[in-house]
Amino acid sequence: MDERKLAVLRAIVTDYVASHGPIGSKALVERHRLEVSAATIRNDMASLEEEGYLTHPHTSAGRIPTDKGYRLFVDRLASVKPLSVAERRAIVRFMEGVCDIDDIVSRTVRLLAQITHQVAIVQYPVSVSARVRHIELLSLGAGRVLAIVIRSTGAVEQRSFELPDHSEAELASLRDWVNAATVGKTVTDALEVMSVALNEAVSDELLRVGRLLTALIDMLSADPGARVMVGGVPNLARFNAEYETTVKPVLEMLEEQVVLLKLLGEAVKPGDGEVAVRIGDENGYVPLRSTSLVMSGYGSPESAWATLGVVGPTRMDYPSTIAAVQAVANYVGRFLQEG
Amino acid sequence: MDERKLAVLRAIVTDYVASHGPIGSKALVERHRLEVSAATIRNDMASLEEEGYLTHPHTSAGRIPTDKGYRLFVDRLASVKPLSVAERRAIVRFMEGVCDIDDIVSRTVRLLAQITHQVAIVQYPVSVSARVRHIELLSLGAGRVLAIVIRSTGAVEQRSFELPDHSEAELASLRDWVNAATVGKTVTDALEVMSVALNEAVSDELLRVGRLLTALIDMLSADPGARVMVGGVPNLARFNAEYETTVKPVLEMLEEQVVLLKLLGEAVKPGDGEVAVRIGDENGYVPLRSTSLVMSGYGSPESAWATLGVVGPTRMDYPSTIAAVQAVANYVGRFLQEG
DNA sequence: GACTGGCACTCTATACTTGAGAGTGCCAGA
DNA sequence: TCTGGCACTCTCAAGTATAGAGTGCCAGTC
Repeated sequence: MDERKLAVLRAIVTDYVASHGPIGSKALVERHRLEVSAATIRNDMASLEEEGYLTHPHTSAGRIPTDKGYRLFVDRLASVKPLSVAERRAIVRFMEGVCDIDDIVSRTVRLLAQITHQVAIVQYPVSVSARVRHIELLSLGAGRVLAIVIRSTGAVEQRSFELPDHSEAELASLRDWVNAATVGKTVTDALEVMSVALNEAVSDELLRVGRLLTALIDMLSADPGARVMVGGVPNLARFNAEYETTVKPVLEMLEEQVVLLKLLGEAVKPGDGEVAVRIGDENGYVPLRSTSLVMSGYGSPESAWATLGVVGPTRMDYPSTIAAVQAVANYVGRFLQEG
Repeated sequence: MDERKLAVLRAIVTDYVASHGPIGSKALVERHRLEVSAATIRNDMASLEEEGYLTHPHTSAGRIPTDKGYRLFVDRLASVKPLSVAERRAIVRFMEGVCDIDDIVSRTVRLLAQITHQVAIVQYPVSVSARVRHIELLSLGAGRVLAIVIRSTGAVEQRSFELPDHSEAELASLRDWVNAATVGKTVTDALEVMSVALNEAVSDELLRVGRLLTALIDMLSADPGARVMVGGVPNLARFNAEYETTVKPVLEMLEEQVVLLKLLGEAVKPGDGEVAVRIGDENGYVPLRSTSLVMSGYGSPESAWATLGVVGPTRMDYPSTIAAVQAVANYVGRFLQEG
């Protein structure tokens, strides 16, 4: 495609993101050094429109980019804008003195929201290679037992279940047996062992050991990556003018965590360090057709890995947002690996 | 105050909540069996306005209630509206098959949001009488140790800290010592014991045992009640017309959990089973001056106790909302006590 | 052949006007 | 103490006029 036409598209996207009003040919030649007349730009605009990169709200208005226009802009025209010194410093300072995984995720989400001024989403890191480190069983009294599973990643799960009339001794022997059977194994292998044990249990064992095994299987099957933390929701306030198309659908999507996880999962594959951008319709979820997602994986697939990103209206500042998401993903990823 | 004037105020609040338009004298006598003429109602309205219960958007518009008017309505005029059969059934069904405290809180918040059609807030239950049940120490390798504190309520906390060059044997002896010193004690007493031990530790012990004690003190000091879960945010979509006064401030308040906790804490005192209502300015937080909070404590102060509630615009359906908050608080409270 | 200036045309956004309607306040009378 | 009536006020919706921004196209120039 013509070099100048690309420059025109770039200029329109940039101006439109800043002003949120249709961009006319005259305003464009004034604000950018295009070295040709407005009439020439008009020809280029008409041609870009014919190819589907721009539209018209009505006959005599300026142009606005289409999703296809944004896509071309992101793929070929946007130079990733480096973060400011203040932003870099903010990233480093934000992680000082973290203690546990909850803390890391919640700080990351706040950081991302603050830098991008958008709604930020951070998935809890998962680890395919996580192993069972320890299983603890504690009597809660009244025939209830608390089971605690600790993974090698430091992730801790807990659940209580019924085990009528158990003694401390019985609990101790169960604890020893289950630890011997699972500790050091990967989560997948431990699940296998327990399923086999559950199938082999005879009927009168089922009531007692079966309850324990079922609870443990539930806990190990729970995917920590099914949890996400969300922040910066008040940033949606800026887009009140597009309430129906942006604010409302985003609020609903955030409440429906299933949709959210699906969007993250489809866009970013483990190990892929690139920033993924889904513009408007591309995300395949109709209510979000006028919003974009900018996402990236963070961490490493061997140890702990997950997805983080940002949601906002399609008319967002892609260069800055992409740079911010990339920087945060890199930094937090390195941080996770160092411990 | 005149019986009829109270009836007029009740009618105006009811109609205003339903229509969200100023209520005129003529419409009022038509919709309610007041048995007097519109002119008489006008006199009552003028008098109610003089006393501060109503206002005027402008000279020739109908009346709308003031915060003071809502307050009188809630205190003296609203008959708590019983829940529908469907709603009662929903409450019972919502709690089937819960397994842990996270699950209870998240179900409660969804339930409350669904019944009230407002934004729901549920604080994690705290227990003043919680005791230390068990403390577990696990080596994470590379000089790091994971400490896990289990309380008698079943609440589990975890944190990792540095303990360079530790052996399994050292960890085991630390574990035995710390369990012997704290298990069975209330959290307050355990904190006391550890602070004393920390003060008595000589300088070369500080590096090793001190790190452990500091981590444990941190974990025990952490108030589980400082966590809240929020749901039903998309319900704010209905109030888009009042974006600046309602939607935006509520979103910001929800993000600032500190403010949220303060509001909950000020309105509801442990053991108080009554539903507390804070209308407009009463909540003392300027941005929320046109929203109301309807809150209640749940659980029992002896075992586990916390606050739950609902935020919405001052023009909310108080009878239904109060009834719903009360019913959910009662049900979940009973549920908590049974196990 | 690519670019430019000029011009007629289109459409929006804004301000202004107008009339209907709803509601009030007040007064005189029951 | 209540009521019907009436003048007055203010909003809201619809209609109208106008300025301004922008386009599309064409004839002319380099």
